[in-house]
Amino acid sequence: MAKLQKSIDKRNALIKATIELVNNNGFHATPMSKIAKMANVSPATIYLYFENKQDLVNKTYIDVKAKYTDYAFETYDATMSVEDGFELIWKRIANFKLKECENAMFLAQCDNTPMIDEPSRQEGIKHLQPLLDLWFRGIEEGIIKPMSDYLLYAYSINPLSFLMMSEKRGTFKLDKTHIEEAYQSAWNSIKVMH
Amino acid sequence: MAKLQKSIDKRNALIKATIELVNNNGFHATPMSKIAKMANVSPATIYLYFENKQDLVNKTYIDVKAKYTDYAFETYDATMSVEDGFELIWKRIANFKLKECENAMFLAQCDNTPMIDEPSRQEGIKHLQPLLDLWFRGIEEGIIKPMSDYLLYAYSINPLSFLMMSEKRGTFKLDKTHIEEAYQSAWNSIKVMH
DNA sequence: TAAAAAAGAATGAACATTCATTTTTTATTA
DNA sequence: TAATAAAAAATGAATGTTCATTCTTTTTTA
Repeated sequence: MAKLQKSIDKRNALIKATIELVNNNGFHATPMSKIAKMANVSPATIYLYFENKQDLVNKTYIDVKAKYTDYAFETYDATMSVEDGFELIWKRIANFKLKECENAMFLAQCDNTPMIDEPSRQEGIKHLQPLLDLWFRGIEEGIIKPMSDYLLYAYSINPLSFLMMSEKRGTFKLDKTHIEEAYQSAWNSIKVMH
Repeated sequence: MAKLQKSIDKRNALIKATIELVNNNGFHATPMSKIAKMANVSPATIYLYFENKQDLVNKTYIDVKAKYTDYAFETYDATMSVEDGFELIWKRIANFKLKECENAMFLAQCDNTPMIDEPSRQEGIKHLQPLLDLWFRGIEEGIIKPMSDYLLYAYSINPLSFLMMSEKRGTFKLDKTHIEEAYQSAWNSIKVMH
């Protein structure tokens, strides 16, 4: 167990280093040697934990994606009303983007590149199911517009990535008021109008 | 003139090749030699048109961004009503994402990476002014929610990037009905509710 | 003391960029 | 207009570096 613990620490250090370096320099300017140095490990050691660079970045993606969804659904349970449930999850996600911004930035960077392979992408998407179930319930109850999950996600969740990146670039400050405005926009874009 | 024409053709070919290769393989897996080959040019020739690889990709970004905004505003004039103007611009942008998807994908990929340097990003953002002016007018008239441009963009325009990428991955089909739903969601997220 | 984990140095390939020539264009002269 | 020289553009082949990955040896663990 002590051994295993040590190994997990090392693996975590490697993943953390990957996130930080890829965030700051991009995948193309992140050599294995730098990752090793930042994780206080020999380059050769990386290959005891990961097959190669592609595998390292895929696994990092899956790891972070799991953290993201765990955080999003931690306080949610499926007995909540649709509106309450959505607000809860939405605000957890918003919080994640603000507090865990290293992780959130890494995910944003992965979203639109061929850096991550398709199987890993599929793997990462799985854990979103509770939100899709909530939407389905909302649609059945006539509260949420009967639209594709992709449209619902695009309008109610994805804008947070854009806002977080703008914040990171320093062009925009995402404070409490903005969060509330953003939540209203998100809800208005998917709720049924009366 | 014949000379100049030839040069512009070569430059365009290089930019086109860059877009295509970066879209398919990512910046990290796009060597200059491949760009040269695809543009039917010697690697050395690239350096007659661009300083280095970073410069090539920055210039490509600025080029595509200009095409994007030119397209978006081509049929717009500032005398239109706020609602009509917004719908027109929104639908032009949607159209660009569908028809010029090579260009649109490239921009999406650039959005969240350190691949593009900050000055080039600033340069690319300039041409969005007509939309910001329209929003300002809409806010003054009490039609559009008095929010930051970033929030307005995040909710009404940016979701199109997500939808386009989903379409490209083949997980989602963006047809006429979806476009109309998307437009309603976009408008509902930024308009003042009565 | 045997096995596992880790390390540092070595290897070989890939790549951005430059160099020395060649080809093409333009300008000049007869 | 034809011939030719000067300039510009383009090239393919080097160059030197960077980097992912592996090999051999050492250290740690059981």
